[in-house]
Amino acid sequence: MNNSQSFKQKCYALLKFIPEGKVTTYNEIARALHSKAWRAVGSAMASNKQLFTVPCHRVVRSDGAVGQYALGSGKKIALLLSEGVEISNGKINNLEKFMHRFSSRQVAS
DNA sequence: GGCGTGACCCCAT
DNA sequence: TATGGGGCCACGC
Repeated sequence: MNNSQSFKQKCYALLKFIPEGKVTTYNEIARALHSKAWRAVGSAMASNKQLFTVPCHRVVRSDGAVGQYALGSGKKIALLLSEGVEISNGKINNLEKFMHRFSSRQVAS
């Protein structure tokens, strides 16, 4: 089993499933892993050095705010706008519209 | 082996 | 509608 992978390692795997123009929330990722470790998810992103391998910029807060980013929140917004995500005042419009939901198969138990 | 930190979330005021 | 406080988990030292 891939249980040998750390929690954050699983988070990176899930991020790769997010298509362009779509976003997800930290809470959604934690829920996909059947855990409440939203905190750990954020820590995992902060520890993520593979910005080009893991689209961590597609992860936003449940409130709709883009949240933080290794290169700065401003850079994160620019990337999302470039992918077609509508953002105003640093917050996503119609979060549910761009919200991406994970499937059971994508969830590594 | 234990404690503090953090790219958070939710509820109450 | 905006702001504050408390709580949760995994990881590093």
